[in-house]
Amino acid sequence: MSNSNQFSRGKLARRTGINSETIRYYEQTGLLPEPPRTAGGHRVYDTTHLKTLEFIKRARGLGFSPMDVRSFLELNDEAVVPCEQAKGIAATHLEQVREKIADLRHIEAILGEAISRCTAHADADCAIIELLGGNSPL
Amino acid sequence: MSNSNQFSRGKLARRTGINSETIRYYEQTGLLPEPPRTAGGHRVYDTTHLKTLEFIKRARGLGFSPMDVRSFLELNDEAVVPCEQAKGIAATHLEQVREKIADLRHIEAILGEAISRCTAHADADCAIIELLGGNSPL
DNA sequence: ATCGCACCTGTAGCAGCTACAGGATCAAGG
DNA sequence: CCTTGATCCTGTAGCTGCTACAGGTGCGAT
Repeated sequence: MSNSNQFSRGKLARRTGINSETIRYYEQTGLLPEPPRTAGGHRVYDTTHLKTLEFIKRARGLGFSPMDVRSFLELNDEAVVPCEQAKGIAATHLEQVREKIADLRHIEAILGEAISRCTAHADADCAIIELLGGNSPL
Repeated sequence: MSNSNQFSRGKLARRTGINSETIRYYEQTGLLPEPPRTAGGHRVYDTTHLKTLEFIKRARGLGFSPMDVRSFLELNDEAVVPCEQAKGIAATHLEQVREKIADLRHIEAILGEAISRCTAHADADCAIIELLGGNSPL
């Protein structure tokens, strides 16, 4: 591995902060293209793989599914970037993110209320247990 | 099953909206106590199980982990309900819910911005692909 | 008694990784 | 050049929280 633009799986892992087993997994599931190998069978990655892996990491970090990520990567490979498709995927995901936020805010409100009741009436039955038991109007 | 307060797994499933296989799974993992059986080996549930299962459902619906749920159930079984412990579990979970909300709001902001840029400059490179490629200040 | 649905068990599958075991290879030091 | 120890290779099993079979019995209604 003389060339500084070529690296082993471990180095790629360290450079990206992605578990080296996960890199193998991404290859297996078609997210990361199969790299060339040394005579002995070791994978040899280059900066292209590095970029792709960072792309995957950012997309996953934003909550895109591996399937979405694959779509993005395919779009990215095309000569003319089809912005419309990318936008569609992102918009759908944004919608789901917003739904999730709404769900969590609802949960937050209920939990917050139950906890504060617990605090307020320390002598009474536990508001949290009552909530879970269905004896609460929350 | 003459007594109307006794029911089969399927009936319990229908009554609670919980998959009948999941009921078996909850028993296996110690969330739901093992019910008595008929001579032929069929499980016979009663209203206690129904209540417990509804308790589990509500707790899971609020995002509590099965481990948390087990703790709650144990607390609930004690003579004096230890409100403090329940409150602790709930507060920890609430904290996590809030963190999750914060994460998602961050994602929401980034996605929203990228999508709107895509819309604004349809001719330029795709803002979403650029974002994922790391060429974006977002 | 019979019929068909519901139940029984154990096991495999899903996502999305992560972590082995057992063996080969690589790179650096002597 | 040769050894050493880290890293790599493969395939497979584990994780969470269910869900879904397959193949075989029991149950309740008729």
